[in-house]
Order: sequence, then C-alpha cells, then structure tokens
Amino acid sequence: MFSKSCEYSIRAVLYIYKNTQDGNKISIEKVAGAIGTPRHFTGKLLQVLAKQKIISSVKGPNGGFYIAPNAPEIRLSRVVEAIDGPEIFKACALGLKECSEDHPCPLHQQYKGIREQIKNMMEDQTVQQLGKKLGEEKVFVKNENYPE
Amino acid sequence: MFSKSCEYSIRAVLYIYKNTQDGNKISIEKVAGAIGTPRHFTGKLLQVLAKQKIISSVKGPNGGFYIAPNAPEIRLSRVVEAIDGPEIFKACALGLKECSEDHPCPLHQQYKGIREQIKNMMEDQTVQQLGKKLGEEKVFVKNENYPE
DNA sequence: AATAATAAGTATAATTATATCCTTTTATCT
DNA sequence: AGATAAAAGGATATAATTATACTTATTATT
Repeated sequence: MFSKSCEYSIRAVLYIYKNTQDGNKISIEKVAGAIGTPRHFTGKLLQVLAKQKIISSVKGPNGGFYIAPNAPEIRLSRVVEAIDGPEIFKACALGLKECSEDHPCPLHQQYKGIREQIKNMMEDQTVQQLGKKLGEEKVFVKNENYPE
Repeated sequence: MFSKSCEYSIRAVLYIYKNTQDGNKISIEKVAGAIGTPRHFTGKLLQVLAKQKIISSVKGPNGGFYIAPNAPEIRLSRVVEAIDGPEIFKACALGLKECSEDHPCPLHQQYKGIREQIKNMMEDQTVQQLGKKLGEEKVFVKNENYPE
C-alpha cells in the first residue's frame, strides 16, 4: 500500500504528537526506539517532515522534534504526499501510466472507488485525532502495549 | 498497492486468455510486447504462473502459453497470491506485524473495510470476465488502443 | 536430427532501505 | 564570554530488495 518510509513517517508523527503536547521535545533516538524503526532512517524521514513544516524541530541541547499544541490539524494525506508523493492516490491498480475514465484498465471501474476511499481516509484522519488515542511507550513496537 | 511483478502478471494473464481462446498458444515475446513489460522478467513470471497451474504452457515449435477455453474460472486473487503472497490482503496500513482487532493500529478500524474490499474485488473478478473485454493488440502499451 | 520454444539458473541494474560521518546550531556550565 | 556537549541537518556510503537481462539446458514437434 504505502512504502515503509511512509508507514514509518505516520507512526513517527503520531508518536511525536502524543508525546510533545506538554511542551516537550523528543529526540530521533526516542522516536525510533518507541515506534520500532531504524534510527538513522527515521532521522532522515523526520528531516523531510520538518522541512515540509509537518513537524517542528529545534537543534541543540533539549532540542528535538515536536508538534505545537496549537498547530493546525495535520491530515495523514499530507504525510503521505510528502513522503510517497501525491501520485500514489491516483495510481492504476495494474500499473498503467495512463489509466483513466477514457482509457480504463480492466480493473479501473472496480478499483477507482476503493482508491477514492483510501484517499478520503487519509484526508479525513488527522494526526491530532489519532495521536490522542495512542499509548505512551513503545506503542508500535511489536504492538506490546498498544493501543492504550 | 501490488508489486510490479503482480501488475505485470495480471496483465499477462488477461492477455493470454484473450488471445488463446481459439486454441492458439502465444510466446513470451508476444505477451511482453503486447502488454509492455520487459521480455525476460515476463518470462520468469509466466514460469511461476505456469508452475502454479494458473496458465498452461507447451514447449517446442508452435508452443507457448495459453489458457484452455474450458479452464475453470481464474480469480485475480489467485494471481496476486501466487506472486505477491496471500499476506498482502492482510497487511496493516502502518506496516505493523501484529495489527488486529485485539491490537489495532490507529488506522485499523478505518482501513480494514477498505482492505476487505480490495480482497473481494480480486476474488470476484475472474480472468475470463475481464479478459473478454480486452482489445486484441498492444492492449496495455501506453493504453493506445485499450480497451476495445 | 533440426528446430523453435520453454525452463531454469545466474548475473546485472535500479530502487529502496539503512548506516556512517561530519557539520551546524544552541543551551548550559564554568 | 568561552567551552562543552547535545541535538538536528546534511551528504554520502552500504546493504537489501526488487526488477531486469543473459546464458544455457531441456523438451516437444516436425
């Protein structure tokens, strides 16, 4: 469905939200540890999320990543588009470059509704909504204690 | 959504069906040419599809791949499972190993219905149904003359 | 026996995922 | 104020996976 980068990014963003509403910031180390993703790769993802203003970061001691409590709603679609690109919501089920109403692939009619639902789901869900429901620690690691 | 291997395989199977109902057989060369996939890679895919009895093949002059006119319905899900594996229909949207009703990821409730629809779509659609609708030549290449 | 085609195994390339290393920023401590 | 250390940022390197190509062997048909 989505790339690993994208899956990791969503998990990271949710975790960061949940754990920085008190004004704290959180390090790459802790994020990666908590969501069960590789440290350095996670760092790179957070970097692009920060550059895209999806999350905030500050350098230096006591620095880290965070999402401001008053930040506007962040839709999951924004994360997906930042990482996997927006085309992912338009892709043909059979991989055709030019699959459309005019030139539909054999699955087009059946698939387009589903694809639309996926898009809607990601546009509807916000980091804030989903993040609130998260447990505190190691939430995504082997699902041990998740969700709360 | 699906891997390229899987997309190619579905395209190939549909094309083979469409073009072998008259008792003909068709070579890898022609399949790959018609559906716009790399020759050798396509050969390998057809190999596994044949081994899985999804399609038939005969060697030698006038040999090639085919689907018998009286072959039982082949559901697209069978192709997907042969190439990408059956787990693809159970995968978590956020990539968690153990996402389930008991340990749902934050998107589980929203996603499970969609995933189910994808599965149903692939289980409902058969090669025979979809194949019949196909055009004759180069059907998937740049969508030039597809569908009929 | 010759041929034409598949079958199979291995090799290369591209992409994606991951790790390393160095730089820059900045808070804190002296 | 200056030194230090903690953190992200950025560039580049390696590994794994996926996609693709090549080469040889095998088999069915004529």
